[in-house]
Amino acid sequence: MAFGKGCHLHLIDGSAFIFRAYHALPPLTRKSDGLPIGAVSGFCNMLQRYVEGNAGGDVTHLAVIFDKGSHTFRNDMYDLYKANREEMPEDLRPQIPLTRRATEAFNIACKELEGYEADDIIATLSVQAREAGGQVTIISSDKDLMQLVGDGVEMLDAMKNKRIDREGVFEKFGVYPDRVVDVQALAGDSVDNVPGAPGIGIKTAALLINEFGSLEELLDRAEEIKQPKRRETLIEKRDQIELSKKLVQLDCETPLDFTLDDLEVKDPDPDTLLGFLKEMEFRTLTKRISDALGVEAPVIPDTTPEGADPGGEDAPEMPAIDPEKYECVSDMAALERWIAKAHDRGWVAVDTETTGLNEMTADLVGISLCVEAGEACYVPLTHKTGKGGDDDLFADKDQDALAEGQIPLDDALAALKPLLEDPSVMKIGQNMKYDAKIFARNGIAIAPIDDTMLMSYAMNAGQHGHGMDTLAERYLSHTPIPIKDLLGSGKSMITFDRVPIADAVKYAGEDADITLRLWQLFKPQLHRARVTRVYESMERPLVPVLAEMEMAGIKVDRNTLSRMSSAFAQKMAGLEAEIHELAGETFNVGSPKQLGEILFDKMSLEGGKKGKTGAYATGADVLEDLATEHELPRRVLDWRQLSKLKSTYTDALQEHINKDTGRVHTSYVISGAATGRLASTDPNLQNIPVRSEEGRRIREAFVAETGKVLVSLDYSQIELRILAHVAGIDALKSAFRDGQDIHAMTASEMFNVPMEDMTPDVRRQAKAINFGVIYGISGFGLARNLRIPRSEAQGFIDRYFERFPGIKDYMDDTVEFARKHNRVETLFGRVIHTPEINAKGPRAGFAKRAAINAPIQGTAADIIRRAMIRMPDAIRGMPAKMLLQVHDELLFEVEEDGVDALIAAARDVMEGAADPVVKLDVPLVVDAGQGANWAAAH
DNA sequence: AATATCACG
DNA sequence: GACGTACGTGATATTT
Repeated sequence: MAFGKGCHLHLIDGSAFIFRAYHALPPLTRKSDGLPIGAVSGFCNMLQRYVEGNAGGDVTHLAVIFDKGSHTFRNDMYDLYKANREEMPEDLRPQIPLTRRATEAFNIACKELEGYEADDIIATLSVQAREAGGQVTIISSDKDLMQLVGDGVEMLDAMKNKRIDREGVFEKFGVYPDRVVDVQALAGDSVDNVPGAPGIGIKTAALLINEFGSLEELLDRAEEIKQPKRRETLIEKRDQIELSKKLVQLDCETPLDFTLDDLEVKDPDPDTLLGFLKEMEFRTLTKRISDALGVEAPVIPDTTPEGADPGGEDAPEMPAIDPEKYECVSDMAALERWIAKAHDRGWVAVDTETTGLNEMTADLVGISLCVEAGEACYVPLTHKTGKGGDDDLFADKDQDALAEGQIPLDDALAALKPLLEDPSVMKIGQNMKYDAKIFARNGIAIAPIDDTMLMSYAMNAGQHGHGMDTLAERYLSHTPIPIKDLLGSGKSMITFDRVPIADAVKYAGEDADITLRLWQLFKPQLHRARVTRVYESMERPLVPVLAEMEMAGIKVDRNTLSRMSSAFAQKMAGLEAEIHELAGETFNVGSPKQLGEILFDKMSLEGGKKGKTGAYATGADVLEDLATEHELPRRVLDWRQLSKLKSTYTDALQEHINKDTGRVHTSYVISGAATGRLASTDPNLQNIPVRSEEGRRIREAFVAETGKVLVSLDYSQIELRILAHVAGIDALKSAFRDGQDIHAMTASEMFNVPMEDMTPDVRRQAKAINFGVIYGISGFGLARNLRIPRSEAQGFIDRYFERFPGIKDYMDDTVEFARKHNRVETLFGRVIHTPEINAKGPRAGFAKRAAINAPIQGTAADIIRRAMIRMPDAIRGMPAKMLLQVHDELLFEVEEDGVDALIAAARDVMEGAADPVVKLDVPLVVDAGQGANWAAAH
């Protein structure tokens, strides 16, 4: 039936239904896996009640309209539109797509449009229906929709079952629907952050509009208004008011890809509807709808795991882990069977076995898969015969021959590629970054992925490690086969390709089996721990980004390093001779034990303190103090600096230059630091020297390829900015907003020194205090850092707290929160556990400071993670690569003529990285530098 | 395997 | 009243 006269269109405001359902119901979860479904349940009930209530009525056309995405054309007009809207609750987010599916299951048209609000679609449809001579009922109580009422269009507040017509609108706004937008434009709306005219509410607005007839008339004749305040506001804020009108005016011409005819009411298909309800495990509703449809209700199995522990920890019932049962896949037919199984199931746990731990050099040896707990297989690919090793007396060419019973590598990969890249099959792994890189080097872009290591990290950071052995032990009460049993250790260690296939099957199959079990266990727990969003938006998406950075690597110039190394060696030899001369004997300068004995026993210098091991402390701070008494300590300090630079940097770094790429490829540990920071290993490129002049020169060896430059972008004072925000310190906030020198400003506040008269030394002290605050300040610590008496340091701290009282409150509140919940959180919801917070003794102090620091350091870590995740899209098409992350810095390699564009794009992403989840009260500022090498770029 | 030291943010 | 104290990492060399 074509839509026309006599037709009646009902439009349901989907978001209103969802939010009402969400707030009306307790947080229900699906029994089998803990997925939150309270809102979905309420939504379905409301739909069902609506359908029942209209059975036999005059509704001919029906649709549920949803919002899509958070960015609409209104944000392009006014970026603060809906900016103060609260974040969607963690447990509601995953339910949104389910409400779409519910609507479809009811066989009701389900419509949304990118870039537009549901209200605009409703407006467009209402106008179309009215023009076609039909009637419209909008099921919503949203006042923004009231402008549409009249001429056959009315609203229905489903909750109060109250119809709203022209008179109803007049009651609410004091004007009829055609002037509602004028009133809204003046009154503004704090919920949507529409500014309006300050000081004018609905009452006054209606009065004015009724007097002048329309907003335009009012603004043109604003001079005539008698009240001076009101008159001035209207004249001064004219632009703002006109903008507000544009914001509240619904778009009646949204480009829809369907027509009214597509919205005709249809009966639900019982199988589809009941299938969905069964999947959601809604027992009562399933029964009710089955009765209504006159069909038998499907049975919903009670999936509560038997023997689950009473705390509600749901370990799904699983067969015992038995490595003897895993299958060895040695022909294509068997492999195809496993691939089909994975496709059927929609997920598969994957693990790769390789010849080493370095993803850039290790070769693929085999792949294990697991689809069901207890059912795993191993696909050996490049296992060799014999034991390997150069000094094998019986070594001959057979040593490198492939073992029997393996599918050719290329054939297996070709067969697996479609599965591993299939967007509808979830690939589950433990530390997927490793496997993703191995696959990437074999031409496979594995996606989508889940990672049990990262799930554990999102839920349990600070509690325990997240390696497979730890997790298996802790959550499955199972000790996996140690890799040592297969490879041995030390000198006689073999590589995995030399492991007999039969042994490899057990080990590799077990890894995949354990991974799948952990995944099934963790998945529902993520929701309960309220970290689904942290996991999905700040952990998981980082995997491909880091994989790409690590594979890109950074060019390091070997010659520069070896020249420096020789120079260091020479200087060290000279210093060593002098030290021995001064000591009167030769000894190992690198041995703190021997040095301590020389200094404090032989030379009897003052200040020798023995640690708990009975050895003298000879740290830099100790030697620094001794340096005033004697020449030797200074020499040792110099020697140590050179020794450090030589061994850790100029020498070790050369070993890390990849033979094939000529570049250094670090590896980032995502779950290494409890606060959310990354850790860089093999080699650590996050601690390349920069503070000392000598050390900084190491960075000259990190170079750009010919024709390219290195670009460094770093956040300026990010942790202090976050502190200003979370502790709500107005003085700091406005200083950051005004772009002031924050340490100088702190000094000025504390010591009552005008900014003009600031001395570097006073500023330095204030800087130390600012950092101290971030670390959980103590008089002792500050005293040591500034080398001033403790009492004086304590005085500084007291004055600081007095001057910025919010800081003390923040610290106390944070510790209080940690004591109560055994955890703290970042602004983005990352959870960091603080298990020691209620401990006694010195550990309590540690835990307290860590708890104060964690939300600040963690929030900064979250921000740069978000920037990194958005970066690939932002710089797509540019001749640029992101290479390194150093906590608050990102390093890129860019073709010379693309530098400016890269800096602009990357800076934009970094400075806006908190949006839209967190609205910071302080701006984020990013400084940029560029050059042929890292020293020049920084 | 643990400890001391020192490189970074 | 005494004790021990800045937060977060990783690599290296020495010593156990």
